[in-house]
Amino acid sequence: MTRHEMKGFLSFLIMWFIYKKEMTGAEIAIELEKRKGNKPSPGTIYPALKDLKDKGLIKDDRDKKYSLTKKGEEELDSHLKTFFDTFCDLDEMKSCCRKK
Amino acid sequence: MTRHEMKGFLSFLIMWFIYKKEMTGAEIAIELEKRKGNKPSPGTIYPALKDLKDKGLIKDDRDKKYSLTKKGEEELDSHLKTFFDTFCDLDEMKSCCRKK
DNA sequence: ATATAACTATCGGTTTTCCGATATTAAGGG
DNA sequence: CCCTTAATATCGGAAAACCGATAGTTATAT
Repeated sequence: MTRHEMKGFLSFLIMWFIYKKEMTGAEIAIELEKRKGNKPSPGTIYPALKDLKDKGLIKDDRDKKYSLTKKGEEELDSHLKTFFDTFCDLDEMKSCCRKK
Repeated sequence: MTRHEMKGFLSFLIMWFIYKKEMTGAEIAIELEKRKGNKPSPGTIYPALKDLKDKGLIKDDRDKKYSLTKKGEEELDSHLKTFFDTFCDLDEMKSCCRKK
């Protein structure tokens, strides 16, 4: 089956993942593979994590488990709002998808 | 309120729009502004339309109203599947968003 | 018919986003 | 302790995505 890139949501997804449960970089990569079908390369995942950390949106403990900072939670919330505004007709999209 | 780019979904959204209802470039720009908060420039919207047309995914009539081709419908369906696989926990995301 | 405005189109270039290659560090087994 | 493997990190660069500026086209009103 064809897979589509749909770039631009990597940071958003990472933040969403570790909001739900603190994760290491490797665990994040596995979760992305499950959903998107292809595993992101280390050169994708770790710079993304570094960037989020530099922005103060995520933090890591000794075991390299990442979690959101307070600022990160606010940012995620803001992202979610934009997301659901942009895809305001998700139900319609979903039913359309199932029909075929 | 902060708006986030979330790049990479322009073509997807355009195809979704004109699947629901045939639209001109200007109408598509207005719909994008409604959802995302900022109106894409002509330099964004028309090259995107040209690209989709060159790929045989959309077609236009005399009035420049765009609609999906058969191939475009298949492509949209495939995109939708990828989308809902990637965002497989939309309900959770939505309830999280509302909580705050 | 002509002026004005709105829409469409194209180009070059900038930014964003991602990845391959490579290096470094940490973990586990013998 | 050393070897192997896995995880993490960094860099340069490639590709994708987008936009500003500009120009051409069409529509509308007077």
